[in-house]
Amino acid sequence: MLYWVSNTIDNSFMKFPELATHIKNHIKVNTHEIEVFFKFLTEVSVSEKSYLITPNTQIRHSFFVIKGCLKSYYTDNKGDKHVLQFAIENWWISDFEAFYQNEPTKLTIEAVEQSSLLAISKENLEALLLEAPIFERYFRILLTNAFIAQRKRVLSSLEKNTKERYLEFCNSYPNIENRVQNYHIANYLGVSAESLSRIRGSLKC
Amino acid sequence: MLYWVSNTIDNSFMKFPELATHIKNHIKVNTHEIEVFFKFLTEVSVSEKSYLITPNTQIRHSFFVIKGCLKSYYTDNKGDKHVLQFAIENWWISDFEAFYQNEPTKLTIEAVEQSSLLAISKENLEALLLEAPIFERYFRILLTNAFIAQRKRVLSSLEKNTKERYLEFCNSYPNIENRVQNYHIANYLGVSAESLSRIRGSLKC
DNA sequence: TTTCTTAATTGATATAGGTCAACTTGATTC
DNA sequence: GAATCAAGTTGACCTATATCAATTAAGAAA
Repeated sequence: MLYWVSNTIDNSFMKFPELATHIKNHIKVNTHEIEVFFKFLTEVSVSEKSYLITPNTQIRHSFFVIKGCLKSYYTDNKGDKHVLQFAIENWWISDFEAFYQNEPTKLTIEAVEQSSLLAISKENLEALLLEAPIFERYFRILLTNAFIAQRKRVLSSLEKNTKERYLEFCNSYPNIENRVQNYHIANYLGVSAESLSRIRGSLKC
Repeated sequence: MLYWVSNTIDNSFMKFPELATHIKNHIKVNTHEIEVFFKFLTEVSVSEKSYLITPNTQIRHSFFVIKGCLKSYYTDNKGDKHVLQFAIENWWISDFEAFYQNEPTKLTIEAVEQSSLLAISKENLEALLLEAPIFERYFRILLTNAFIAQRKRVLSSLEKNTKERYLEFCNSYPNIENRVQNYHIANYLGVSAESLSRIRGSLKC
């Protein structure tokens, strides 16, 4: 199930200190600016295995994870799934290509656990940036970090073997081995579930 | 050889219409703002096979290519090189991780052809963004595009085989097969030069 | 508890691509 | 021109990982 809680005036940042803290960790803002930000947010709740975004739709939101765990993946025409991102507490997740470039979605975003999120629509993001341009900086910094993380992933896929990449993965998503299933991780690493299972076996010895 | 031309008052945007055009293609700016931008730039010229950036240094610039072709790559401890990016006319190139996060460089940036560039230092970028915050938006848009391009590369490495990735590469860097050497492309795709050679052979038939 | 379902493991075999070595081609220098 | 050097190609063989099938384990439902 997927619940969208409509905007209300009690959509205050006091209710969701996680995002306010996240913002303050990245830029200098005052309380008023944070309030402006929250004006543009919607609260969302999803149960395990339900979808936030499905392919070929026009729903274009970006989501901040208050609690829970999600993954975004691409399903190719053979039906194979390729995980682009996991998101746990304090991560943003979206189909960024669709979100930023007004295209139909290509990804699926699925809740791995029951999750609570804050959503911002593309239109609201644009309105926010007009009203409080300080957040241009916030999103630029997030994007920079995401870009660099992605570079590391590209480099890692060029340089390292599967075992090294698995260990690196476990490091960058702490404790995630216990939250998502094996074959999700295999889909993220680009190997078969069987291969990953053998690698995990070899690590236990 | 590497030449840094020091800042002069004739460092005008009239001299380098390429970058001014690039900026105008992404954001609405007036002539004065463009002039401010150019105040912070330095002209750089490099001959073929010379280095703009080498690993483990503190030189932190970002470069806009006026003319020429360059590549950035990581050299691992086995000495293998892994190409992260090629840059041709109107592309920005840097060791973005070092640039944005004030770390020592990890990459090498090497000119594949004699090249003319405009450089902006990290300090100057910060000064520019203070003086003309409109460019927050410019760099955010560039970063967004680079981020999305990188996602596609990750997805491509998960989904496609080498032949498909080679064809995709040729599409995204038009005509580059004739500008850079085969083994550079192999380093970009993460395959051996021999494998790429066989793939090219199979495509001719 | 038993049954049903999904995920994880293990084994056998196939294949893409790696590695190493030899050879060819093309460009540069003498 | 010959000699030299770097890049590209080709062949033989090897290895990591895919694929397919069978089995086991773990959770959920009855």
